[in-house]
Amino acid sequence: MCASKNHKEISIGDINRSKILNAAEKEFALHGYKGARVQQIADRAELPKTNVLYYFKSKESLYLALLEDILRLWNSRFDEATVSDDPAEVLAHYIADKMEISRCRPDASKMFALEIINGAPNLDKFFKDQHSSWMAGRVDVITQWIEQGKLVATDPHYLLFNIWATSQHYADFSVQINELRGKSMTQTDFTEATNNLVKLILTGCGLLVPTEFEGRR
Amino acid sequence: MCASKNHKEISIGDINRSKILNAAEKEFALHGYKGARVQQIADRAELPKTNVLYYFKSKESLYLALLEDILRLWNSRFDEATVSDDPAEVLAHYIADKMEISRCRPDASKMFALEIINGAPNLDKFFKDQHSSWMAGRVDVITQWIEQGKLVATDPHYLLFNIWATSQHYADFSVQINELRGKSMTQTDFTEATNNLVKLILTGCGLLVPTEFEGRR
DNA sequence: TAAATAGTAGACTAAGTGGTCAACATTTTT
DNA sequence: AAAAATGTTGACCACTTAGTCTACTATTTA
Repeated sequence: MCASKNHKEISIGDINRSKILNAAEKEFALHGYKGARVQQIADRAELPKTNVLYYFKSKESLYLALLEDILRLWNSRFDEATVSDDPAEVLAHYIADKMEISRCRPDASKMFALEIINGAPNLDKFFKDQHSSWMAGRVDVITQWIEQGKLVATDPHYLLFNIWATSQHYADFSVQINELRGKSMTQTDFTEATNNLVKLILTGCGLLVPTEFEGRR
Repeated sequence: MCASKNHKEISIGDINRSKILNAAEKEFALHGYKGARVQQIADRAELPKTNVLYYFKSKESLYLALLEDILRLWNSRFDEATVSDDPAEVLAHYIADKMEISRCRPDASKMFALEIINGAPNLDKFFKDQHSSWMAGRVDVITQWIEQGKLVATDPHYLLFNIWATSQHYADFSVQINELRGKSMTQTDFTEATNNLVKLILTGCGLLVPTEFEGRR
């Protein structure tokens, strides 16, 4: 009956598991599932390879554990939005949430991208149904916004694809972006890029940009 | 002196080389460089593995040959655009070109994406200098358009990133897109998506959509 | 403190891996 | 038709790979 016992005692196992997950995320984000090497993960985690296989019974189970973790990241306030909410507020924050993921968890974004490019062979179970019904719900809300004249008529699918594409691009293509900008993106740059993107998408939907997302230009 | 001799004679070698390149593009687009298997490429090309290594001396040289090929795809009319051109026309056609690549050469787009996500280890030679100076030139033209009041003030970098992100998304994330749409993108769908995207980007730049890209809505 | 549990680590294995080689077959050129 | 060039193929090799096994050490728990 010690359900909520405040045990701060972090075992050495917890630390190692976390070191391995971090190392694996980076490795999988670079090379995808097939290209990733367990030895490389072990090196990055500064543990012998045997140790990695002790905590995670196989490369696959490690990959799946990470993937499950990453999918939880996708949750946002937009999930519970309804017709009565303000589309400008909701969409702006959704875009900002996505940009924040690209800034803080670029490797998670890359791993997800690689999984999709690879044909999403490991996503079928959790993903397909759940995500499809999420999409249906969001499309529905957007459609109703349009019917209420809150939004310019536009295909809700393309709208969401555009949001994902642009925000994830900052994580997935960071190498190209940094190269072409001649410097890497600071937090300030991300704020600017977010405001820029919010403006683009919202303007394209005939919405006014909430003051909180107005740049200083 | 048979410089332009009209030799239609396609040797068996040419056919095989092409079969291998096609097969390899698909394999590399799925698994990236490290994850790709020479045997898999051979199977897909319906040739023994030894044969693949006969035409391309190594996995790496095959990969590089493909990459070089793909980079040529990136060329477009935008490359030669100048301040005196109409930004709406130029940008709309650039977006349409990019969308056309996503439709016709999705595997090329994916291979490029994987190379970037992987840290672009093979792009340094051709790419870095060439691409950076291309970027500088384009940023320059866009900046001048803005100065001439032809365009709303916006960061040219972000503008280009947004165009790339959204258009490439249709190739790189086609699996997700098809899943969520419940059907795969037809040519008509691509035309619609292109018009939609042109409208979004151009509206965001304060430009009028050229009639040729106006949807039928 | 004793026993059980959790963690560490080198040696090893079986199945790939990219790539070579040598012998052969086919096509092209002379 | 002979010679040369081009293409085909199975056997093979050195190396890497994910994963196991066994023996050990450290840490909890009773």
